[in-house]
Amino acid sequence: MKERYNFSEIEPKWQKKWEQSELYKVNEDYSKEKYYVLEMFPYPSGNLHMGHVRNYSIGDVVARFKRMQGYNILHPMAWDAFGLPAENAAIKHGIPPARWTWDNIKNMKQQLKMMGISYDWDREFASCHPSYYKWTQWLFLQLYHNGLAYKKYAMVNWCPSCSTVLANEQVIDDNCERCGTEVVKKNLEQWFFKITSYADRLLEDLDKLPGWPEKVKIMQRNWIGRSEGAEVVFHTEKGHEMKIYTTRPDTLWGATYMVLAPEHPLVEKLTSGTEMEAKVKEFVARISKIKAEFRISEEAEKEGLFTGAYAINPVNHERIPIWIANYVLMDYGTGAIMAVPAHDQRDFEFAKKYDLPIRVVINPEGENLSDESLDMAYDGPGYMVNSGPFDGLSVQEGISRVSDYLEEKKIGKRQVNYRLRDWLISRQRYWGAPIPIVYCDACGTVPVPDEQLPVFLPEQVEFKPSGTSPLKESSYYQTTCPTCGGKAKRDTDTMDTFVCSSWYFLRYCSPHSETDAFEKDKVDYWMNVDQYIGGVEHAILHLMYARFFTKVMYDLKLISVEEPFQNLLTQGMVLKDGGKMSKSKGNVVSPEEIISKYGADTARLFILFAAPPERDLEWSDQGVEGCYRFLNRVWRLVYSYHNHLSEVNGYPKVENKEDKDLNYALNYALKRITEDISERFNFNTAISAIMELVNSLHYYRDNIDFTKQNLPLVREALNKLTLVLAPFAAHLAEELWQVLGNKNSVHLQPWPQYDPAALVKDEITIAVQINGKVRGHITVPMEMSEDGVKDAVLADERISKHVAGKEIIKFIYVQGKLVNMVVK
RNA sequence: GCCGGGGUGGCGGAACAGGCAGACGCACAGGACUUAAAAUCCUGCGGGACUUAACUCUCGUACCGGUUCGAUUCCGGUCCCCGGCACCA
Repeated sequence: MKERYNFSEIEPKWQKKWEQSELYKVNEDYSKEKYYVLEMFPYPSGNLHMGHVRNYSIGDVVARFKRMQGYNILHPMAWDAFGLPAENAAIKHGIPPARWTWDNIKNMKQQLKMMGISYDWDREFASCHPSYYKWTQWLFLQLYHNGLAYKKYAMVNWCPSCSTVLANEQVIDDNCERCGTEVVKKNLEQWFFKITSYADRLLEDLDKLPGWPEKVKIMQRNWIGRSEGAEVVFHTEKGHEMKIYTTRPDTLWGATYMVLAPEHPLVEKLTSGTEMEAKVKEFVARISKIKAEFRISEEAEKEGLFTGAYAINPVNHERIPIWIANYVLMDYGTGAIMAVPAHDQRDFEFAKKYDLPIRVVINPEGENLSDESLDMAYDGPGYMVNSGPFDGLSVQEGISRVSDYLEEKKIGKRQVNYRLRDWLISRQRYWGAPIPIVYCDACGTVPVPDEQLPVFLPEQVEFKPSGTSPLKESSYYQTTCPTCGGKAKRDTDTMDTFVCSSWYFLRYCSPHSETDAFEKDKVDYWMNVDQYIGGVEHAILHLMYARFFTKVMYDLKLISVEEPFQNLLTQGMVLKDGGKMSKSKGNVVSPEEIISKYGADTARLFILFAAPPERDLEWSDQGVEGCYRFLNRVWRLVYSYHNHLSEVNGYPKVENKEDKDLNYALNYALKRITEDISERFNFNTAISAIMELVNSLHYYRDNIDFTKQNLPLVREALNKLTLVLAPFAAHLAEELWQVLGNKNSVHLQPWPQYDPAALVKDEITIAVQINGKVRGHITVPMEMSEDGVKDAVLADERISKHVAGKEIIKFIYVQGKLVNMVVK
């Protein structure tokens, strides 16, 4: 029977037709306003999961909706194809990473096509292809030439058994993810990107992104961790310079001891040859070993050791002891602090434990704290005391005046510090973009010239771990110097995959360019991304790196935008039985299975209907059934009419009450659907509004004598229903659009407007409250005045009985909505 | 510990600028159709009280308090759940 909703027939049919007619192919069209919708491109792990389905369903609704609103839509898809899983698979199954990756891409692309997303597939690329990573390398060199890429020694995680470096994510409880061996720290020379020199702009420009969730902006702000303070130069008794950083220069007079980080270079200078040397060495060795572990233990006990040395406080020339302690970190500030136990809780705890003096230098308004009776540090506002010439100043004023004083006396200066570190991009890994650098004995570090790019990643290598980098073994390693032609060696590291994903959104603008990473006129047309959609797990790293790259490229005049993503939507996770879907839990629902059982339209509709996009979504098989039933209901509704509509012509006249109600339902739905999609991205409520419209149409069909039905109105309603359904159930809407006798694709139609006149009712129902409790309803003419409403309310027997014998103190009328009478 | 987000029926969720709590869907129950089942259609569906019944009353948006004619919504406090950061000087 033709009238059955046969998704397995219509979905592939339309996918093929759309592809043949190049429906979603786009080019720059300066006559139209552009709109760039982007979903975070996937890692080709092998199979689509529900998180992908959710991500792309959201993006597709936005793309289709905006397309119908007349925008020129860029909606592309590509592959974030370098990365560890390919190498792990290679090691485990003996498949070359390239083949594994390309097979996965093929498979996932086929699954994606089953979903019927409106991608312009002509713009597809993969970051592991030389035509892409050539430009990743080129961008590396751009940073290098502009002083933003540099090399320095850094600690990395090293597995002695696998003889390889591990990413932080591969270290589980201090052990190697693969073999369980305890991981050690190793000092290796690594490439860094100087993201810290963009710290201020990355922070400030967050204010220019009203379309980003506050949550993400806060996470980025915390990650950047800007703090304002002062650097103060102390000297040790023996004359070594000892710089410290503090945010509270106003408490300098309260410093009763100093603390160095155990790794601080001064530690050895101060203690070597003294009686403390052995103890200090033992302490430092122990702390650096514990360091990684103590994150796991809940509260790390503060531990320290006196070095035997003393420093002189430059503001009051006091002689104070220098300690080393686990709670001071080498990589923040200067790796050394002055300790003010009266006004810093950490210093306070430490001072209590080791019986160090505590001196109050800030008093809260109207109070006098005493050194002895303090039971915790006071870090609130107040006034300076025991601080020589600065006594009496407020904290705020003190910070400023003491900073001036430090600068005047040349014993310190104002200083801004960041938590943000430079970005370590070297990976001692095979499956990544090779770092385009050559080391020559004669010329030193030599960047590979642009015309010699790409530096190809060799495919014939032994990728099984053998103690050396796969790239070191091959003929790749030995090369000639681009400058002098002499013997040289390549850098054998590859780049962090986050580098590849920091510029991919630009590549979509001119994906096939062989002469440029991206063509400027095209980027100028399309950028920036109007709507970016992806998981909140990328809130910090990916989004920060992409912003950093964008700013660098802006400064290099390669692009004209300073921020890549205008609006950001962070979608919630897809859960099952209250937990994240995972193989180990055995609660994975495969998109492929759902699509083959119910069709892509049902799968997508459900995932959009079950929860608002930002929130986590609980998977429900029964909920999917419900959406499937709904689409069947729509199908039957259209088929029950379509034979009667072929002869129907003309604009609908709406006269009787039933028609007015249906017309109201139609236009009310159009209004809500439009607002829910465009203003709030609340697809769940948009879909419920569509359901209500379908319910109204069913009611009209089943409760009104067929001969009296207004078929032009029905046709109008069915056409508009199909149009609003198009972004959500793309295939079904297309099929029904044709069934209703329309030409051209439903996806090329303009989005239907609602008619405000249809929403004006003759009569309205008003809730009537007495003392705030609803006691009844009255129906009055739309235009009725407040006095008229009052009369009508009091004339209503059921309401007036509550008022009988009482005095009306107050009469409140909320236009068209509600009446509240206060009676006594 | 700090910073975010959130607690509404059996469940997912609605209530958009303080105005009828529970839209829409799921589940469940009853009914219609059917030889039967499925599908479909109709009705009901927060708790309690009262009534033959329509009705009506009452409690109810984590908890306690406040502002207001009126609070899921605003303010103060408490508890719980989720996410991020975690000795950042």
